[in-house]
Amino acid sequence: MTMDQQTNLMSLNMSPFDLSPGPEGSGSGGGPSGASQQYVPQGAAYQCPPEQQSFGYANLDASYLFPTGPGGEAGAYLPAAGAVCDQTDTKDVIEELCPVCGDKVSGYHYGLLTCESCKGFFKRTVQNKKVYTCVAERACHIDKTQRKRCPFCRFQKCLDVGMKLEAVRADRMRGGRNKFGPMYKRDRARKLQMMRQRQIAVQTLRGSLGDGGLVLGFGSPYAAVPVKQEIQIPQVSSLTSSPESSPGPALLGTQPQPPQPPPPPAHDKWEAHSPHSPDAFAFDAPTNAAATPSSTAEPTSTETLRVSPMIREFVQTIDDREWQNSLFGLLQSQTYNQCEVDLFELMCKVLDQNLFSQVDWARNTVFFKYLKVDDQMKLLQHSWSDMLVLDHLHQRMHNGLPDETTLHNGQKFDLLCLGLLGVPALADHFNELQNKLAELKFDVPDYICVKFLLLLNPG
DNA sequence: CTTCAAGGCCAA
DNA sequence: TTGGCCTTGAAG
Repeated sequence: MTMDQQTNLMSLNMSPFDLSPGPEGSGSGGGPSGASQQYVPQGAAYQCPPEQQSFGYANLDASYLFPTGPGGEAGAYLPAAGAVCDQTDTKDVIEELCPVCGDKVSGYHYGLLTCESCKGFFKRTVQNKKVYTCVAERACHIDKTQRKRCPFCRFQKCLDVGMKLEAVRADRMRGGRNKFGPMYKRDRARKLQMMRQRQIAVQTLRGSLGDGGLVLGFGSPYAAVPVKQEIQIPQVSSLTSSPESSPGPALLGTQPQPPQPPPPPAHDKWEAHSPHSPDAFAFDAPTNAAATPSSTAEPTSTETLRVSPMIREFVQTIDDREWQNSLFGLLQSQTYNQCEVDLFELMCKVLDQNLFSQVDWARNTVFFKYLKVDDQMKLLQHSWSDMLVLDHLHQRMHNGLPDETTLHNGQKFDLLCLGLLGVPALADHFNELQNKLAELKFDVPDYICVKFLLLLNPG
């Protein structure tokens, strides 16, 4: 990326940050559980005019941004009565891309969100017990334009991503619901919660950057891309859209939580885990770095001896595996079935997600979580960028994160530039800083302490 | 009553 | 055969 691009990035102030109310800005009462449409208008243009790209942030108040309802099912995530809820909340949840062909999702079908065409294809195949053959290597690329070419590979992919044979009824009975209903509901609630947390992150950004400039977020340069596409919820543990995927971090942000038990140690190698191609993201991390696995979440016994219990508690708030999964989950989901993606856009999305995670982390950490929402916002607005850079530095130093990785589609993704928040010119400073920190034996407890200092520093 | 994920229909 | 739209009907 060039500095020009960076300038563009900084100067773009896109409409999602408009304060114009959303289509249901007056609060129709159509909460997330009630306003969904089964069919999106077929003629709907992918690219919305700017004035329609608003997410209706004007509607977000503190209670909406920081829901504190009782835990449990979907209701726990819904705004309290009287809270205004933008319609996009519900609709966006299903406006992802079909995991089979990348077409527009029309709803939950046979276990996960898919498009209408793959739904029909799956149904016909199972109902009619069709047997296909592949004339090639049984590895045909399936996307919206080529999905008709090889039904064998298409059906295989349907199964791979998690479409469920048992959801096709043997008796062909129409209507009603099946056993997957509650699963869909949970998945929807989880995605809503993810979206909400992303909105918090965006709100934070908006506050920190003011109206004049915007670096990342939904209003980033990829606003040229359909806005709904942004709502591709990263699947952390499983890269399919199956609601049966691991519960994900969705619940983490709903309310303050007690310290989590230390997560398992991070991987020795930087790689994403995909059911389709487990090694697709294997990083060529330097072996010396990889040989010192990140034990960030769990200090070694030596460390345990010298760090205070409080710092140990701090260390437990970070989860490098989650950071890694989150990063590569997004890279995977955004490049799956794509011949070539806009790397700049992709970087914006990753940073967007990192910011979201940052807010999520902060809101669940000791001290911070007891602050007033206003104060939380101010602190986050003040510190988010420093913390993102620090996190990246930590990943490089303690987990062997390389400067570059090869994406699923073969493109190279510049992780160093990512760590510099899109300003590659600072690479030298970054490396210099890392060297100095290494000289100082900057370790994981040091990292987490600095992170807390950054977060809690009102100045 | 509304919702929405099943199956069905039929033009392309 | 495909895929967009329609009908159905149990769940809530």
